[in-house]
Amino acid sequence: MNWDLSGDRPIWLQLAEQLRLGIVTGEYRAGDRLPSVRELAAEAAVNPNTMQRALSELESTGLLSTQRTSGRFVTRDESLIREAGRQMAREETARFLARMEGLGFSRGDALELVRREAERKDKEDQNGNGTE
Amino acid sequence: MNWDLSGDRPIWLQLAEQLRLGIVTGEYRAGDRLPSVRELAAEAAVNPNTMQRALSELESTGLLSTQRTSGRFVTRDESLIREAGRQMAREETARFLARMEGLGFSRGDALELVRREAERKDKEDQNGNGTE
Amino acid sequence: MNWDLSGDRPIWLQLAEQLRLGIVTGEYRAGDRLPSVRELAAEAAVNPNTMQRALSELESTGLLSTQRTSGRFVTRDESLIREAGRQMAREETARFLARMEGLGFSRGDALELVRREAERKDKEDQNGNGTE
Amino acid sequence: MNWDLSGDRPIWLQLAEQLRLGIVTGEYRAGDRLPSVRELAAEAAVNPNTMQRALSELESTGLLSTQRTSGRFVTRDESLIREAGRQMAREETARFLARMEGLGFSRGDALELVRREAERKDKEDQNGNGTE
DNA sequence: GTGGTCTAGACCACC
DNA sequence: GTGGTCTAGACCACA
Repeated sequence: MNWDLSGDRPIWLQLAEQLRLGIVTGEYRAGDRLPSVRELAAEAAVNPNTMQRALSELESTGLLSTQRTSGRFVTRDESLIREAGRQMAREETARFLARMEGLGFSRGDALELVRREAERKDKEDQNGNGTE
Repeated sequence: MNWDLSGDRPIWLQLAEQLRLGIVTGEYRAGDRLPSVRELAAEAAVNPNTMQRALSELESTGLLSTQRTSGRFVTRDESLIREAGRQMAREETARFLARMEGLGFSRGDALELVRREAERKDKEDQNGNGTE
Repeated sequence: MNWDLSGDRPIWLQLAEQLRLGIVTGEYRAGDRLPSVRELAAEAAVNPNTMQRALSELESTGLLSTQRTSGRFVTRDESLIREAGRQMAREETARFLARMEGLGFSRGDALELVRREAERKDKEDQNGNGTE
Repeated sequence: MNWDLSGDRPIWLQLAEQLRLGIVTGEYRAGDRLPSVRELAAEAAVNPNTMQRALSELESTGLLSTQRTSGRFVTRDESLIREAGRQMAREETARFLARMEGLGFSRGDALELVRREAERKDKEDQNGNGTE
């Protein structure tokens, strides 16, 4: 995991999000055992308690489950993971629209920009590799 | 300004972006005088040299100009500011598409999600107050 | 509140239950402001963090809500409180049946015992005050 | 034995109850020799005098008897043990009704809840395994 | 003053 | 070793 923490929101929340991302993107796969709290905490350079809070958050959503003595595991319920992905996508989209609004672009403008950018990229993909 | 710095990219770049955002959103308006380097640096809790580099960056794009004795000013060329806004919007859009791709959504999926979310918000605005 | 803590289950859980009981029984009424975390913690002779965890638990169920600077409040949604009461009653009942089973009484036996005890009490209530 | 002591009632009383429970549930069987006072006291982490008082209490009811030189024994009179069980069940029932009353449920309500919960459990037993 | 967050460090039960 | 809990003490934002 690439732990990127900014000081503007609770660390445990950011950790929870990044773990969730890790699960959704398949870095941690359904049924996988996660590293121990202490390991994850060391990785992210935070206090184990803080990491534990993040993990508890994910447990409360069912994405993780814990086996007292052997560690924490990613849920085997792949539909739950997919739903989490959809949820993150919706959040990402809302955030995008909000930022565009902050830049003075209406939702219609934003939609149009996405359309154009998507088309541009599609074209880029057709011809070899457009930028490199 | 709310200076939010993360450790994963050069600080001066992040500062430059946030200043640019401040100009585009009108927090600093065309023709305004900016606070001194020292002030800005103190605000953002960074070294004045770092802030200096960020400001130089913006000068090189023409958004800022220095007047030897009286400080730095936002350009009076509003079309330049608008163009900067469009540029940021394009970047934001590209970043959005990239993140959605990371979540496993194609550009078409992303476009569809934006359309839906925009519609949802539009509806929300029609009825009472969306936040309640 | 009469804080009664036993060492056999997490303290925060017991605190949460007793707070919940306080709300359900009307000791803390709908819309009331709770004492501060620190006060409650002192009352119950536990660490403020532990009390906070208990309160967070109740917040997650909607029974409490928090107003950043002015304290925590019992929900105004009385139906939510009533539902919590029903839930506690169901739990209490299940626990009762389990204990009776532990004593070697079937669920039918238990039901019969409750019927008899209820009748006995009803009678007691009719004649002045049966025991005193 | 799992000694669970709460600070709200005399310790010796709680010990006596739990010993009585042990006898009624068959953990200590008719005719069995009990561990020594010192052992029991150590197990429960209480002062031997306190444990002594609890044992005396049970002796006064006839459930235990002391044999000067060889220790304390559970009575061989199984009907006495059964009667103790019935007595505990009655107490448990009264306590249950009192708690339900505290939650705002009449004795009739409580009876109905027990009936429903018992039915629910019966059904659960018919189908697969209730705990899943 | 309020709640919220974070850290450091300890102890526990489980296997 | 694992996760879970608890404490003590600090700092922050908000008003």
